[in-house]
Amino acid sequence: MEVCSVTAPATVEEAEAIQDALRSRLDLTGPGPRDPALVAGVDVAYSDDLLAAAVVVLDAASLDVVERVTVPGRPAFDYVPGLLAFRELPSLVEALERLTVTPDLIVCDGYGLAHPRRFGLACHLGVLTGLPTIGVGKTAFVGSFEQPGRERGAWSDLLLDGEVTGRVLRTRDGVKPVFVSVGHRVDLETACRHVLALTPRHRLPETTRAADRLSRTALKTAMAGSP
DNA sequence: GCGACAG
DNA sequence: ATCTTGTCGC
Repeated sequence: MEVCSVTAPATVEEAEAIQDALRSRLDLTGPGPRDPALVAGVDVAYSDDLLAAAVVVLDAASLDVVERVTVPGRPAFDYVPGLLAFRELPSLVEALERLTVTPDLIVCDGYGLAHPRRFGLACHLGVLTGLPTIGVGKTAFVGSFEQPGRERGAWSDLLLDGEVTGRVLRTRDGVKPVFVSVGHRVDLETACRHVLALTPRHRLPETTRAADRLSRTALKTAMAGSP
């Protein structure tokens, strides 16, 4: 599939300016895909100065793997909270370009609209691909919230400056919740429906789990190849 | 001013 | 993210 390339900033100020500029291209119109056929998970694994990006496309109904792509690389930007996209997206975009199918939804590791400048990784990838994206974070980043009820499906608002920017969603009974926020072309309600559909037996979406495993094994391969 | 801070 | 053993529970 076709994907716009990532503009590589040299400084934090430049990176923030890029986010502010791209934010105007965000489509926050819902509801987004109601019944996606293909859902993709993306993730990146690191080791010193090496990394491996991975994309896994699943059949949304069966959760079977349809396609997998990995790309070895080097981090192009240090990790700075709020600028994660500049570290992970260059390689992820390469991986997505090698996909022979086009997913109907991309599930990202991290945040989307729930971000200091309202433009997290999921928003950024959405604008570059033009595809619906959502962000699923494992830990708190920005925003305040109350603990949701203990049962799967329970949720609470993730508030930032008095605005609802996401949801703290319980995907398994009595298990630590995840942080869901919209990326591009999907509304929050629909995003949470998809996250629940992707978590029939684990806390994290099957897309995230599959991409995480793939990126780690690809990293080991990359380390063996260029030591 | 001092911490906190997606992955 | 990554460094790491055993252990409790479905």
